[in-house]
Amino acid sequence: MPVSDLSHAAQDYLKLIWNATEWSSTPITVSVMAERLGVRPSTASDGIKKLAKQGLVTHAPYGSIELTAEGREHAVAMVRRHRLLETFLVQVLGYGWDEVHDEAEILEHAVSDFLIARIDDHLGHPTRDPHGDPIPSADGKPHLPQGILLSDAGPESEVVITRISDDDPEMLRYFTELGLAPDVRLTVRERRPYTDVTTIRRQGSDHDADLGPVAAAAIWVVAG
Amino acid sequence: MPVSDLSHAAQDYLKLIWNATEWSSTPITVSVMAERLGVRPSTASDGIKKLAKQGLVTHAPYGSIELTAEGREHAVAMVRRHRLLETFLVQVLGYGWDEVHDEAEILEHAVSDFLIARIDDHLGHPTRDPHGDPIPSADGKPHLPQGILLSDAGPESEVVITRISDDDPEMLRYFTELGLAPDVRLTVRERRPYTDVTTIRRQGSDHDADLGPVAAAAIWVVAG
DNA sequence: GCGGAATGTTAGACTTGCCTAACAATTAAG
DNA sequence: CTTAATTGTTAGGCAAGTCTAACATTCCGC
Ligand SMILES: [Mn+2]
Ligand SMILES: [Mn+2]
Ligand SMILES: [Mn+2]
Ligand SMILES: [Mn+2]
Repeated sequence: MPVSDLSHAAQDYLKLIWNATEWSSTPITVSVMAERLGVRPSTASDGIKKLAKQGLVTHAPYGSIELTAEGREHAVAMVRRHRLLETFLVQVLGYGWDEVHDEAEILEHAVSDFLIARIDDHLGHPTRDPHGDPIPSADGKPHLPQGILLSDAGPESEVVITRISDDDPEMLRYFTELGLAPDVRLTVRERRPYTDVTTIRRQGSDHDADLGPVAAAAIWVVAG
Repeated sequence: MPVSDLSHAAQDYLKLIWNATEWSSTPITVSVMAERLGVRPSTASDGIKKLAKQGLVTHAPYGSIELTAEGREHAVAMVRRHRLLETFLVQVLGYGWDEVHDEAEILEHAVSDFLIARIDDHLGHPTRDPHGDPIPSADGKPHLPQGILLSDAGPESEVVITRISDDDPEMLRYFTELGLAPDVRLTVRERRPYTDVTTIRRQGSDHDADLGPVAAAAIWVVAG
């Protein structure tokens, strides 16, 4: 069964479960899902039960939520759609990287596999979206995200940004002002333990910038 | 209220009513609507009743179906979306003109006004879609379709194709083979009354082609 | 103008996705 | 270890959109 046969809701549920485990190993819970999806916990609980009945997730009452192989396939297909659409909107239609997430969140349910293939061709088979997230390939190949949170990077380390969470458009605009984006190189100058401020300097910049804990936890980096 | 606040169904109903009166003056009926929408007459009847309750159409039981000013506004907005999307898919993503209708039929409900504006900009504010249908402008200005059915054109007349119905992808592929498309100039050679065959010659072509009544009724032309 | 055919409407049911309210289970604090 | 807070589930309801079956109206041929 193709992913497009699932309801919009089911598509979003699966994608969310998958996303939750991409950059973090803490398992997803019903209440977190409800909050992310903007529905009540009872709704999310119900939805998960239905997915379990369809064999797309495993879940016993009060138990953990895990994708089955089939559920994961569909989830990856949705992630691919989402990220290709974001990339297309930025590269072809001149969207800002802070404007694409909500649009893609809707479009991902409406596009055909044919259209996704055309977009992929037109873009030359990109491997990362505007926020640095890896784009799964058409065959659903596992892709290997890497990097650690900037807030976990040691002081005086030289790092390259690999990924910035697209959860909060406001924050993305702030990062634009600071010149922070995927592939930007920076030096972690200092981490003040109690105030939890991370001081960084962008390569080529002549001054430091301070990031609060929320901002520093939205940026992933690799040593570089 | 923006058109995007209406349900998908309401959007399609309004668009269909508007489309039905664009190139023909015979009023739309419940059964025709049901057939075009792929639902049962009872469903269409119900849907129309709901639209009437919202003030988007006027309709008394067993009476005629007419758009109100507000309903027409929404309908035109949907037609604009549909035709801009078709144009975009052909010009930017290399779709064939026979492939765009079904895709646009879905996408039209998912795109934001912002995305439509971007597409319009990117295309340079096109005025006709790939089938020759006029694209309503952003302010919902009435646009003026013109032309008569090729099946109504007199023999030995020189005409230019203005529009080809996109209802049937199969027929569009046939027209592609014959080299028939909007803006193509042709001569009507003969109309055989009983068999209802229209013989045409494309300008620059060295042979005639015969069109059956269905094909000739899918093409609109103006004297040229 | 009548009567049957075609067309349109209503009634009742089902599905999906959402809600609130009440309840159950788990977890965390003391 | 016990209890209180948190988290998750169930029950019951609602709205939208679809269906089938039964019924009403209109149209058309004679
Ligand atoms: Mn979505
Ligand atoms: Mn992204
Ligand atoms: Mn079309
Ligand atoms: Mn549609």
